[in-house]
Amino acid sequence: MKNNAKKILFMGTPYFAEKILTFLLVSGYNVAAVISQPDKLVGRKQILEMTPVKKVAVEYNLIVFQPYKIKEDYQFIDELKPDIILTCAYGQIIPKELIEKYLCINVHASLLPRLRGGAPMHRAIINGDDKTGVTIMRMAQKMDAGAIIKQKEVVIEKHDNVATLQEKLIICAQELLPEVLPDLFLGIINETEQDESQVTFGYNISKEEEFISFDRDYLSVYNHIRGLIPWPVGYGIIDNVKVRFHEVMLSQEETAHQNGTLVGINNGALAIAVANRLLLIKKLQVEGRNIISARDFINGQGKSLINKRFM
RNA sequence: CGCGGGGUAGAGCAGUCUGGUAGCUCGUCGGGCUCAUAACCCGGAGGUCGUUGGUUCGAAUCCUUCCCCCGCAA
Repeated sequence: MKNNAKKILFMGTPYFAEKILTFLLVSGYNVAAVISQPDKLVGRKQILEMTPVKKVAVEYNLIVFQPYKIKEDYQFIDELKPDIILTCAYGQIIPKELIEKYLCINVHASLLPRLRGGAPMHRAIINGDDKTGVTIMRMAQKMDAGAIIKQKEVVIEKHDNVATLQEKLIICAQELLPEVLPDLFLGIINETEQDESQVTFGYNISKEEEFISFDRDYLSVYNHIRGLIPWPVGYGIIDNVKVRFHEVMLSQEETAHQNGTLVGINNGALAIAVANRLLLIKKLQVEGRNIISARDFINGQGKSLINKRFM
């Protein structure tokens, strides 16, 4: 059976979805149209920018729809007559009329029923999980609650951050899709309802959660920081200055300093005391300034902050 | 006209308020020392202080034009 026999309507928005769409296209699947979030004004200059998914769609001359509210504006989909609607981090709730009318399949970056929600990759790392994965599932009305068709695990290494984990999950999803799409095209659906007793959530990261408290156990702080890299990036406050942590490392070295104390430079990194051990920050950013290495920081304004504490 | 911070040697910063010889840490180059080091000592090079115009005897510093970078908010 050929990949292009059935019409796919793809719905997605960010980088992760972009990579899935690209995979479908280079694999020869028949993506009839793409739906993505509306373009947004981004940055200080408020430049109107296409979503990553839209950029690829435009590149391949695909039809793109960007309804502000898919919940109210979805009738046009009937004209497309898709055989399958494939969603991946679209960013809006799919109206139940579509779910009932079409075969709606979702790609989610967690091992459901764990980490339902918008930030499964961040949450997996922040939680300190040692594995996560990709789930391909039937869509249901409740968020990420549909029956599981197939899933695959990905190991989370101690040094992973959201960027490196995301790349693994993209590869994982790209391996998984060809294993399920042919059957779905034939109308064969082996699905298993989620075990509601095992459900956990991975909601989006709030502004408050970007603040890093050093008054916790060592690994919690480490996981929190790396779980926010490379976006949205956690911060601490020392001497009334906001400092964001762009790269973090573990260390075995012990210290008697209070939690949050900027002990000094260690192995070329900024050493901060956490639970009687040193946590190493390799790259950081003072608000209003560029991202710099720990050594540059200490060569400049940072040296006056040694022995002060992140509060 | 969303709010705010910044542009000073290759890097990171201080100096600007209160105008008067261009500084600090690091790197780099040369020399010395050490079993040894991301160590130490001595010496040197490297800046038209983002840009335009102005005020002044004198501007990194005060006023002004424009450019660029960053944080916040969306």
